[in-house]
Amino acid sequence: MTSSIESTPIARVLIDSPLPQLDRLFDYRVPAALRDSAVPGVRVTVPLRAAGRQASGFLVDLVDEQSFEGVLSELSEVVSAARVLDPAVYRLIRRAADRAAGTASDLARLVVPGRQVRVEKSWLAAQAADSPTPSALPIAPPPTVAGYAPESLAPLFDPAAPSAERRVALTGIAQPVEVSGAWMPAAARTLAELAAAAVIRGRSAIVSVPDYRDIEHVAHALAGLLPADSIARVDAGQPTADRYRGFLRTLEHRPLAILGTRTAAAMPAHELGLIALWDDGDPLMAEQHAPGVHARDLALLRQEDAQCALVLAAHARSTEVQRLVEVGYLRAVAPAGARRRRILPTAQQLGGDGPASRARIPSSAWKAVREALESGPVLVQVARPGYAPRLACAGCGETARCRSCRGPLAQKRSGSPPACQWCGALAVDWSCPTCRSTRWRTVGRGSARTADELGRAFPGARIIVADGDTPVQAIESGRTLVVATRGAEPVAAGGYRAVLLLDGERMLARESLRVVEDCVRWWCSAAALAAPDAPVLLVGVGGAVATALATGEPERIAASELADRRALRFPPAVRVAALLGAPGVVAGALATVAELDGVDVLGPVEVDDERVRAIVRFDYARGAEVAERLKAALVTAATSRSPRMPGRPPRRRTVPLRVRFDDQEPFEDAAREPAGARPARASGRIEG
DNA sequence: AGCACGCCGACT
DNA sequence: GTCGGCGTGCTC
Repeated sequence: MTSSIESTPIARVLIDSPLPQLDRLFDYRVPAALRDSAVPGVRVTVPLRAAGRQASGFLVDLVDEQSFEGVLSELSEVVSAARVLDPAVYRLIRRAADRAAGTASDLARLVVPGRQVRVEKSWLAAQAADSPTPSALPIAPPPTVAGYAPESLAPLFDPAAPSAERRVALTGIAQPVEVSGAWMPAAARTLAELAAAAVIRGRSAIVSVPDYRDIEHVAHALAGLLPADSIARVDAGQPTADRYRGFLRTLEHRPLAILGTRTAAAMPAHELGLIALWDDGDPLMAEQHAPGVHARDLALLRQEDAQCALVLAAHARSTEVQRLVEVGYLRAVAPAGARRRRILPTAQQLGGDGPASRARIPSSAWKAVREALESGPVLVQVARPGYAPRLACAGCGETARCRSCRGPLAQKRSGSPPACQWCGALAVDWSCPTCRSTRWRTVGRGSARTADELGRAFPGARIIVADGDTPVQAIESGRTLVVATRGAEPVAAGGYRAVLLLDGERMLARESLRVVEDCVRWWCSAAALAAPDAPVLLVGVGGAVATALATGEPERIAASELADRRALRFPPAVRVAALLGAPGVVAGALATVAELDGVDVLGPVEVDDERVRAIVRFDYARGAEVAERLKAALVTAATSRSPRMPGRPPRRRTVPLRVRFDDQEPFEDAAREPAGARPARASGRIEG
């Protein structure tokens, strides 16, 4: 704040509008009546263009001199005293928006939760009263980070250490642990310990995880390390009021452990000392709202601004993190003792023609499962939920489809009627449109069918199915076979005594740039739920991937994947921006960037009657220029009317231009399933 | 997005 | 002479 007493202060305001042409700061005079309440960070109302037309926004800064040469309007209103747009957060969203040709207000809407008047009032009242003395820290002995060499993590908590030492790619400990009565992946405990270590040193810490289950685990571990008033949860899963309450707490001037999902790295934080991100390769870490800034990029930008420590932790390294390790931006840290989790490829050879064979389990794996079941639960990972993921006509073999929407039919459980995977409609008296047959047969095996077959193969074992439809959080010890879709595996007390990864071949067959990465992540995450020394068996996968998994070196897979992408000039070796819009508009936008060095263009290709898609590829060094030019193209597209035909439509709605940076999707589309097929549900994770 | 400004056709 | 059509451009 630099307002002098004599001069009239000028408020610089970020207007809450998705229009790219309004994505800058607007100057307003502060009327005398608002002199005290108009402070940086507050929500304000301002006139825009015409008197009477009110826009809402955030007061970003107070300055002495206007930068706009013209007559200024006056601030209309200060909405509340809460300074919800923290200066560091504004710097972050400005940079993130610039990097992705997006608008700061789109990001502000994502990062600052909607106002809850009652919550805000009580918080402001509590702030005005003498703030209660924070609980004494620590309540427990100062936490160490278990399982890692102390010297490898010491630089994280030493602000004087070179910044390259303070950014770490951390490999998670691949086994479950018990923390005050609850079993969780060891990584959850590691994140909690890192956060607590920062808070106890007087610095705030942000922990960003993919989903709700991860939040629960880390929260549970944190509860044993820090007093409750040193922990703030900011995930979207909780009720709006709680979420806003948690958000407001991050504005307080005291060190906090801030725990949230993918936008957590954009939360305000007093004296930010550490950002820790779990599993950056999980699709949930990719923001879908415009401008689609990935949690990893948010964390990297925030680290740069705050000069804090950064931990990108995962079991399986993403190619993006691998790239940052290779260029020396991140320092790789693995658990002490270098105990690696080995995932053993198992020959496809099936044992005889018994029940295990029908359940497509090789004889060696069958033996391992049978032995493991004697001492505790066993995990079986499968690719698909339901009983039969696909149905086909018994007569001609054609895929059975929904009568109304043409979606593929599947069977949820044994004996249940076929249902459409798209619209959910039941196909009660189905008949084949090609050969008139009324009989169908199942194709493939989902979790329910695998469970049925395993139940027969292992009589006496309790069978539990865990998938997106029937989520299961935790498994007690006992003779239990857990059949789970990838991503939905529950944590077992004491760890699984064996983990069997089925359907590997099918998972790898998906046509996508990231298949290998995704599969390795799914397998490593499941493997990390095994008890130490329990066998982890991967069925039906060979080659270099299997070899690297067998030696416990999944980073080698990331390195070779990245090398492939370099050769092909695919992300993350380069950055990409996908353009979608009317042919003329896309061509115009491409023309502004095509000439730049280190930039090339794929397409445009037709998407539908009125739109084309093109992909701009560019070196990291060209990012700022490309984003700036594409942003200008967005402004042009938004402000110029479509050339109207002399004919009918009075005001033809123009096809908007869409620009999306660093999105994998266009590369996936290029080689996706048969035309008309919809993308499968992202994962079997629990929603909410 | 809205909304005002501005430059060419039919009206009292 | 003016009213009003909608293309054009701007928003502190």
